[in-house]
Amino acid sequence: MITSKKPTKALIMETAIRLFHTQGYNGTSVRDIAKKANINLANISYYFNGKHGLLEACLITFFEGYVKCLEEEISIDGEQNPSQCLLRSLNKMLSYQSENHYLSRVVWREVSMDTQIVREIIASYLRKERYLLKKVIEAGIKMGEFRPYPIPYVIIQLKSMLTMPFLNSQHLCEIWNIFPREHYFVEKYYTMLENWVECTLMIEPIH
Amino acid sequence: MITSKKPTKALIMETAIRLFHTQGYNGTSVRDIAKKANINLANISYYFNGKHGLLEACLITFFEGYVKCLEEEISIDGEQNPSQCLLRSLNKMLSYQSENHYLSRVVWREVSMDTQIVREIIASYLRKERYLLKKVIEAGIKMGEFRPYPIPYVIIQLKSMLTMPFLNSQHLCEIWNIFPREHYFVEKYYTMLENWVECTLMIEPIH
Amino acid sequence: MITSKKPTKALIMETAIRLFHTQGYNGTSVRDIAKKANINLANISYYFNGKHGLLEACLITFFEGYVKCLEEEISIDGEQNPSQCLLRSLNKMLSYQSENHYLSRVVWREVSMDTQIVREIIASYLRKERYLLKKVIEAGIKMGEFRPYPIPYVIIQLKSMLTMPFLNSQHLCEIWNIFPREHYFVEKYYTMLENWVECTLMIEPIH
Amino acid sequence: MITSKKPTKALIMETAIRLFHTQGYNGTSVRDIAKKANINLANISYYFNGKHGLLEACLITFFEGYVKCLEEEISIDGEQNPSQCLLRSLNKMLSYQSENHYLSRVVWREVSMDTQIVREIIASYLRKERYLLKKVIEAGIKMGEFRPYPIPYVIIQLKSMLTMPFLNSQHLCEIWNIFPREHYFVEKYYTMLENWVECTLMIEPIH
DNA sequence: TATGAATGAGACTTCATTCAT
DNA sequence: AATGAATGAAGTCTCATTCAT
Repeated sequence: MITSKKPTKALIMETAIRLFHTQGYNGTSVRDIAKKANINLANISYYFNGKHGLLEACLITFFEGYVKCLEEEISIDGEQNPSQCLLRSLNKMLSYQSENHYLSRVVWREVSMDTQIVREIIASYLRKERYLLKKVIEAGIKMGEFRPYPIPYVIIQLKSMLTMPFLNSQHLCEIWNIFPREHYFVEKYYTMLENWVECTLMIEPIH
Repeated sequence: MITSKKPTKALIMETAIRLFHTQGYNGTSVRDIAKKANINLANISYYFNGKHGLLEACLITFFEGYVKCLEEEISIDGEQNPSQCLLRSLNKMLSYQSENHYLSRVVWREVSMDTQIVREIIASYLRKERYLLKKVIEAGIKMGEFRPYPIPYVIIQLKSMLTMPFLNSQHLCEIWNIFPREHYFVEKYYTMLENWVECTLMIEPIH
Repeated sequence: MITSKKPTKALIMETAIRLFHTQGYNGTSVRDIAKKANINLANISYYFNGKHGLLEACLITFFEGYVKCLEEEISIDGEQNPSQCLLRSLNKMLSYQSENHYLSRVVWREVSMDTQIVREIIASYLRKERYLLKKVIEAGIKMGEFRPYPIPYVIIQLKSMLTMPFLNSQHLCEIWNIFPREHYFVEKYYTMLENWVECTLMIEPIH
Repeated sequence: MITSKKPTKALIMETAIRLFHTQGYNGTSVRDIAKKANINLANISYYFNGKHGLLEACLITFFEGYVKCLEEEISIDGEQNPSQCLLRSLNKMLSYQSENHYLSRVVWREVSMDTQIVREIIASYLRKERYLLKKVIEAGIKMGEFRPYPIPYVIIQLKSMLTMPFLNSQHLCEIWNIFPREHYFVEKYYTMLENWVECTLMIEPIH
């Protein structure tokens, strides 16, 4: 039998994400992971220095990519063209989460917990996220493109719409027949966000 | 010393919600709960038939109130006055979650998991929610009040904005200085949702 | 079957001492203890808060009794009658160790290790031991009963003779046919210590 | 950078002794040793055929030197000059242990355990030790130099005083400010043993 | 209604060792 | 001679639950 053997470390992580996604971090045992990945239990500690190291790796992996979506679009000319910047960021973040929908769900769920380990890791990422989003919204308001809503409330709304579909993906699938992992979803949902930006956030429509 | 002793059962549930809120269901042990509530371990099994019974109680308690928010507003004259119905429901649901913010967080997080126990309990509630929301949105579209967006996508957006603030409450507190448990938040955030309904969802503004 | 059931906690401790005695603390697993004591594994954590709690209990139990041997004899009239005080203490300590020869061996061995947990527990006992021994020897020297040897060296010699037989008991049994657990040994060995006190420590023999 | 690289095998052994000394054999993992010695884990098995081989090497190394101290002094003219023989042996053994104080502590502690592996290795050494000590004491008694104490008891006393300082070296350091590794200690402590031999063991003082 | 003791299962981690390279 | 990956066994501890009282 030809087994295109994956490097063990990657295999562990992949399997872990799959299981965390369904059962949650605390609901998944390292045994489960080892069995599903068909590797030796001890390898998990060997490669990730214990179960908590797995979660750390998940969080870091996710947020590195997530923050990059924002950085790439906003840093460049965020102050000249806020609405375009914002929309491009949104699009990127949607795609990113869709491509990593298992991981996204795991992360957003664990982030909703108040455990110290999680806090420490994500704190800096969340601060960076705040900084960039605030920057672009502020610029939009100052330039008269965006309505002068209180910024935190705008961002909460935005983030809610951005992340929720991935956190509750299985209900979307089962109840609404919408599949956040598909490219089609990203396109469609993006137009909804576009509408929100144009109608609710912006003062006058683009066209 | 006079101790206004709470009935043990309620005390357990309250403590459990508090702990689930912080550490998650799987991250909380019945020992933790018993110790924090200062009651004997065995009482939990006695009153709730085990740990899983505690979660069941949480879910049911929450969803009974949650669905009622929808039922009360939408069933009555949902077909004559969709936008008003919708807004009143949204307001109620915001208030309800704010008043039960610990419980809300617990529930929305656990609901994001694919465990069988959770599925079985919440299935009927989610179906009822779908039915009612769909009904009011459909009515709005048919009556020309709402734009003809695809209904599922509208509802996803709506639900996202409605629940996310409570799921991630601690970040709102820490990073944005917004406190979802306060009445002030509900008022303010409700006007944001109002804007969304008027600007993005409705064809022409109310005024 | 009538089983004169011992209280579980005492049973665990007894069994633990027996096994630590033979295999050392680190060489003994809680499984071993549970199996030998025929109790459930979890009881060890239940009663002793983990394996290390067992060792703590051993150390404390031993040293409480050990220090008492010194306190009872020396505190009273240590300054009027040093040699008699000393001899009575020695006799008591020999008897005490003989009666608890398993425990003694465990303790003296573990004490020879530099682990933090051990240090913290025994520090105060050793200080008390030092204080009392020093006091009685000093008094003896000042009164002209004892030769003016450097006190620390005297005490080291003394403690060596006092504890070593119990630490290496199995070699005494196998190679020298001497059984430190027997009353006969205590008597005989005590006369040896008496000789040492009279001939080496004291300036002129008692008789 | 020029690193005067030690031969790996010696480096392992040295590191092992250092760690066994502090944490005991069972409390030290081969990982600890490898990390501290900065060598690859597998080398330990390669050179010593497993962890237990390390302990064997320690025991053998130590006892070869230890027994030699006795052999060199006692075999020659043990029967003509017992007291001188004995004293010279004691001096040698003190020096030997002081020079190898880490190893000494390890050995005397492990020897106090009843594990089969240890027994097998040390049995012959202990028998040789018994033979030689017995021989010199017996000769002393027969020649009227030594008092007719029961030989085993004399030897126990002797051995106790000889080994204890090295087994409990850290307490001597911390509590008594005596450092068994220093040459000064050997000198001083030897005079104490001399006193014991002259006053307690011998019938009439040398001078 | 409430309790403390006890339990069996399973959790995570570490261990000493091996093997191909 | 030396290494990094991998392994199976065993380690300690915590879990949710039960039961007699």
